[in-house]
Amino acid sequence: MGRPPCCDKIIGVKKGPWTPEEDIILVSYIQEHGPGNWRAVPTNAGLLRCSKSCRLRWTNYLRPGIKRGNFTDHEEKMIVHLQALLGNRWAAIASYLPQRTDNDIKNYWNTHLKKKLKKLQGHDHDHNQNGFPVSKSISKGQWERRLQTDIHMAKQALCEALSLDKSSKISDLKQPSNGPSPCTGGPIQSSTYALSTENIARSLEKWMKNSPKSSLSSSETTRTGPRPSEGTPSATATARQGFDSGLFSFNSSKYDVSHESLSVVEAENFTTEATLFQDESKPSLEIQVPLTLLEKWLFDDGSAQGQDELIDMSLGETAGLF
DNA sequence: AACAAGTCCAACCGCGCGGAC
DNA sequence: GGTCCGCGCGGTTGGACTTGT
Repeated sequence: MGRPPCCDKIIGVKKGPWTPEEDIILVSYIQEHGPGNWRAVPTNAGLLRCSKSCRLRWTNYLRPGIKRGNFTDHEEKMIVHLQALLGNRWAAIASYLPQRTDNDIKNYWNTHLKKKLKKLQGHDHDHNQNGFPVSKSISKGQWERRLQTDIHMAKQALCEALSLDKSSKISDLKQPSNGPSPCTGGPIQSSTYALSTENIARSLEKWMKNSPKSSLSSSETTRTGPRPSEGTPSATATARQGFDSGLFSFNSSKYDVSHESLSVVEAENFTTEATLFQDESKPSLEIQVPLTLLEKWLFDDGSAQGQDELIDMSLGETAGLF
């Protein structure tokens, strides 16, 4: 049996920006069946998209718990440090910033941080004012660091294979408080379904802005207010109304996605749709677990330690592996 | 106001990995 | 052991938006 054609060769597969309708269909489907088995998602959900596109849309945009908007100084520092440590392994970096997607981090790096570091490199040959290592040293030790990371990951995989008990301890130690396991590399399913509605609302807002005469006709049923350009309540709010009163039984507008994270109390307010996702979720964002050396170092805003120290630390961990 | 250049980001593309058979 | 297949990752692109002239 031959390999089926890649999705991009299948006739009838839609490409380009997702419409709010498609978003809703996808979220509804995943709400019901959970993420995974992406191959079956487009056909089962009735979407004219390839499985890859569905997965990407979900992981990069619709997945609950995604924080959007400007990166904080702290996040920025973490990205720079982690990039120095891990190289362009955005998924690994994203695991330390669970509210950000690898795509977001990658984009932010390429559009902001790369330039910033380059600029700073001109001023300081060793470290910039924030203590960021300069890219010169990044490229120099990149392979070594990558190797260290690989060893580290291999160690974890081995530990898991050898002893469940031990692995859980390692996971507790090594994992960020709410990040995915580096062993599994799975996406973060933290937070709640509520945030998906925020994401769709954003999508709808953008969609309405971009294509006022577009195929929204079918979603007119959910849109109860005038367009944002008409100087009335934002499409986000409008969309929320639709979601709140229709598909989704809770008031998502209560939850401000601009916040660093949702509090436990807020999380408890979510209804069945939310808990559906929480079941498959990693622990709440607010749950704190002991930080590793790396994490402590990363979270230390005043940290201006050099990269060599980080490598030493990493090597130290590696040395104790076997 | 009009145009050009720069910026941003969602989405696409191709590759590699690992499990299933 | 080889092949198929699903999935995840990193790099890249295209188009909308913003800023500068």
